[in-house]
Amino acid sequence: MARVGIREVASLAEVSLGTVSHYINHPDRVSPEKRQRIQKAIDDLGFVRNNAAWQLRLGRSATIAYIAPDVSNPFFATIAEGVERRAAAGGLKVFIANSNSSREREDSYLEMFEAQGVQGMLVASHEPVEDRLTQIRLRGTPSVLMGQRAASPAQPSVSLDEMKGGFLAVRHLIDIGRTRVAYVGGPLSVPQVGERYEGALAAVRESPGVTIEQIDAVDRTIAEGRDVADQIAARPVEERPDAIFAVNDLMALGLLQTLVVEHGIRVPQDIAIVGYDDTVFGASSIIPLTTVRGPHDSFGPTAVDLLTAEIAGEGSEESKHVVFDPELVIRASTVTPAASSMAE
Amino acid sequence: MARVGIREVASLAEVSLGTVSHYINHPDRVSPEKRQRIQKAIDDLGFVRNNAAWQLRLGRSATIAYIAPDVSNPFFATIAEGVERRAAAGGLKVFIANSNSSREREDSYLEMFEAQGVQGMLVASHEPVEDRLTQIRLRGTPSVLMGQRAASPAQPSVSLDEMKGGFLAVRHLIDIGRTRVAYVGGPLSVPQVGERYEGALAAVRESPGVTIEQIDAVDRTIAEGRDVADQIAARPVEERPDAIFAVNDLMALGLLQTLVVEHGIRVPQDIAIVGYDDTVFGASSIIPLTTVRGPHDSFGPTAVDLLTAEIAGEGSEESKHVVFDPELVIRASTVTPAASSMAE
DNA sequence: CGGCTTCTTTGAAACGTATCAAAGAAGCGC
DNA sequence: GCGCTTCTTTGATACGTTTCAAAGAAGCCG
Repeated sequence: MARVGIREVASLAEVSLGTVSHYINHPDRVSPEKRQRIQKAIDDLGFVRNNAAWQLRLGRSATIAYIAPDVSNPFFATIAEGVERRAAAGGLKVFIANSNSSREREDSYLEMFEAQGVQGMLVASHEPVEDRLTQIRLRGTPSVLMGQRAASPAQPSVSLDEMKGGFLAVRHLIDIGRTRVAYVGGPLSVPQVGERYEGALAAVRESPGVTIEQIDAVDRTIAEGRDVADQIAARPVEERPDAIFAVNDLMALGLLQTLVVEHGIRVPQDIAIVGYDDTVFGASSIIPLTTVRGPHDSFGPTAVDLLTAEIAGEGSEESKHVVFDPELVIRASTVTPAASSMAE
Repeated sequence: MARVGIREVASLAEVSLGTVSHYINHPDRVSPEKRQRIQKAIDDLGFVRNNAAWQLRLGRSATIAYIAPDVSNPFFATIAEGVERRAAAGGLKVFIANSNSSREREDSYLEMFEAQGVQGMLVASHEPVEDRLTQIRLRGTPSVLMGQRAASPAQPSVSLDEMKGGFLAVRHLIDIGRTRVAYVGGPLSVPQVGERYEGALAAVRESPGVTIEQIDAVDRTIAEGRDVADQIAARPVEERPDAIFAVNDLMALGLLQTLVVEHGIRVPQDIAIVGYDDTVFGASSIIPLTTVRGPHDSFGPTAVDLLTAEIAGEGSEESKHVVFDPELVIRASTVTPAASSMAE
């Protein structure tokens, strides 16, 4: 169980400690004969390089961190996948951490990764995290904010035009003739939630006679979507909305399931539903979900690129903020199949 | 940008380097006056403890690793959540890594976490990974194998009785009168896939007149489920199975979606479908999915408990292997709503 | 007041690695 | 054969922290 180090390897291979280190890092600079002896010693002893010492010596490790608010939301899982791929191509390892939308845990991970000496961090957050990122950046660890446009020009970010997304969603609902829209999601203080709402409001304002109400939420999960559905179903029919814009697909799915299965409400005839994120499960839900889609596949890789540029110190002022355009994906939860096939 | 260390803090606070360290680790052993001076210096300088050096000195860090084959499968994401919760309660941080079902990447992460000096690892894998875990364990890093029962008594594991799961699924299909079952999933060399198939076979053997075919798969994703659906729909009606047991919910959802929406096949009337894992999206799919459920909520925490016992060196031989019992959750993809309500 | 214990503070040593400067070996051309 | 260059090898040093042994300060009791 005694931890084996470079020193043991050296003595077994009968070479100096420095030679072993050279073999590991610049194999070409060591004679073929010793190369073999050393490799054998490494295998025999089961030597594994101690990362702590390695990092301490080098100052940094070839890893980056990705902090997601909720790994069980497929949206973030998909992004993680893209991050992984691009990072692997650049020889970087990725540590994923799940803050579970808890500010406390988010802080704790930020701190730990900084102390850990990662090269940089990708931070998707529902919190106003930018100030902390600035602190950390000034201390030498760069980061990319994901999902919110950073306020500071110095803080790189990758985001979606959320206002436009909200606008597209509600505009579509109005286009198909709905007039009583409910925006399901909260708290509005979460940047993404607030901006989507603003976009929704903009669409409503353009159209006289259309009203919007906001139904609050805390976690934005499937379960919460179900709760809201019960709440809506409990209202007298004439007080129910005829359209719902859910802040994300998870809530939309919960709503959909409960409205349709439990309460026999017809979607889209009685209530049309639009989600957000274009999660992979939206397409195969009870009633395929109309949703707002960002470029999932570009999100992760773009963030990694921004981060590596930042690490290399070559991030140019103009290119630090990437804002993607959302698009609307129309499915059966807002239009009946016949009309849907026209739309596609 | 110059990295600030304990030394700078000490000189700014006009105390010795050792005192600062004491303040950080045993605040009670330093006089109140200096305590204040040191804290101020830390704040002014924005000192963050260098984890590499810390770990190097201590030998180990208070972290564990969770390696999952596919984070975007909600099944693993849910487990990750449970792992996180239990670990946080024990003061442990969790690094999540995504091997993407690639043996190469799995190896690379195993190696990196070992070098990283984590206290232990939770490994969910579709590969025969046990030998490598044994190696790593002998070198001093314990682990818990998740999702497969370990062959060695010394290797802790948390798993589901997969054979029973397969049996339950197919038994149910037979009970509702189906005779031509297709098992969709592969490769059979993946332990979980093979065992579920064995269970399915056992159920078929009990029932004369019932046949089963296996339709192979590689990744077991939604997309692959869709492909298989196209393949099945392309057959003459009489050669189609009247029941499908999919190796996981992801494939089942892909199948469901494509069979129903694209090909107009009725589920469960024409083909009944059973999934596996009881993913949160199964309940809200096009047609709510009958599925085999393991105790999601216990899985992660149990694994963490096993691991901490192992770390503490107090794992008892008998308790190292936890095997959970699966149960069948019946929904609309195998029985019509009327019958379903009876079942619930 | 002297000796004892307890509380603070100190500086040095160690953790395992990469790298640097320097020494040694070997090969080459003249 | 000599001096030069190039290729290998070596051992010492530093990375930033914790901890240990020891010294100093302070308080207490007889």
